[in-house]
Amino acid sequence: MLGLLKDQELHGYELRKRLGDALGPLSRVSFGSLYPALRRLEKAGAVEVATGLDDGGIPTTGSLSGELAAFRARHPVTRDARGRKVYRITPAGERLFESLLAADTTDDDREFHLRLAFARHLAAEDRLGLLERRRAQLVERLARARAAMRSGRRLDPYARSIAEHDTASTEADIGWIDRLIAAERDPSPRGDSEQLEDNHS
Amino acid sequence: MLGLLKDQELHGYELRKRLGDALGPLSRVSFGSLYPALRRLEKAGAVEVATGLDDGGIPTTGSLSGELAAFRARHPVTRDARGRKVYRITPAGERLFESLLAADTTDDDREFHLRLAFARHLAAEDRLGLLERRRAQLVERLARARAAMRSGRRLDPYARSIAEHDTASTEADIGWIDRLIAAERDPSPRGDSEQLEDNHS
DNA sequence: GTAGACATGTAACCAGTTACATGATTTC
DNA sequence: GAAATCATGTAACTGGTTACATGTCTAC
Repeated sequence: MLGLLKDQELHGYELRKRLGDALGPLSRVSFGSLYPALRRLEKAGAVEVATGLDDGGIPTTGSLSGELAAFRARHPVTRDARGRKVYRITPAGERLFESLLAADTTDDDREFHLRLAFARHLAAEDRLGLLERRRAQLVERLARARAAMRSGRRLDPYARSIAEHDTASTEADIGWIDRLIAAERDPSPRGDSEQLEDNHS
Repeated sequence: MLGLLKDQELHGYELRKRLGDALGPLSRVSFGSLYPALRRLEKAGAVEVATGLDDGGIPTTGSLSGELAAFRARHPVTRDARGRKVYRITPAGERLFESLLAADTTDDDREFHLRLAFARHLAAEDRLGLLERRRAQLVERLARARAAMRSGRRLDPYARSIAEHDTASTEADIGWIDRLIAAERDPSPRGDSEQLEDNHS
């Protein structure tokens, strides 16, 4: 959520949709977890509601009665024209985001993908650390998968097939990570900035 | 748990270790969820404690006092010699296991792997259904991954790399499922039963 | 004007983890 | 005999989902 708000202000509903895309549509967060989470972040000072009073100076058309204007001064509008609460990340939120992103916990697949998706916000060294940690993790997984294949000689066909597939896909993953690490160490061997241009393929 | 107990009687601690291997060491269940789960299964009649009185006829060496013998008759030993509670699946548990295994919910990656790991216990048609459902799911995922790559032309390099890798690995997964489906439709084109013999490679 | 998507929020429930408490067996 | 591992269990906390409640905007 912080990563998405870092790019632009968003309201909860929209945030949920983008979260679904980012984490894979497998797990889109429910409203019952989304709104409380926003609330917690707000209470923690990591996000704030974009009041609109802060950036636009126009205090409505002046047709308000004095009492209503006073009410609004005490309770600034927290909704946009369509009744949505638009959130924006605060400086404290940015710091929180960075520390969460750079934290080197031994993370699972989901967490790694999430971190990598926001890798552009990481310092080069942290990015490399993330990739190296991931690589080590995959190497270990590969060793286990191979051990399972060897030790479990008389596995049933399905368990055997799973072990084979695990081995192959972990190998592919390691290759991918290796390419990312190589690209990290030797920036732009064609690609990247070039691909941002509109030359096809 | 039911699937593991179907093959052999196990005590909780051992069950947890095997569970860790089966689900991937990423997520080994905690004791706080393991023991209550066993309890629930026992209460539901799906598993029972292997009393030892049922299969071994030897009621200890006879050195028990009458009172202790009477106590044991009322409260049959629920622990093995080393104080472990060994569980065994019941007929009701077998039925429950089969219905859980055959249930065609749209399951996530973890659930699919779990079902496939026990696919030998499924009827041929249910097994095929599981594979077909999985294939459809992966095809949909591939379509989305490709759409993401096309639409998000100016993705940052990391998001782009993730999308590419997702595409490639989903393609590989589909190929794997296709091979499994083919093997299912045309049993033993060399392999399977042969591999159960001890001829190497 | 009404059906369907958009939008926010709460309360009850559920399931899992962490931390704690306890004790037996094995190994050095 | 001390340490590590095996082994079972409970209680408090956590965090998420489901279901509910409510209301607005858009398109037909």
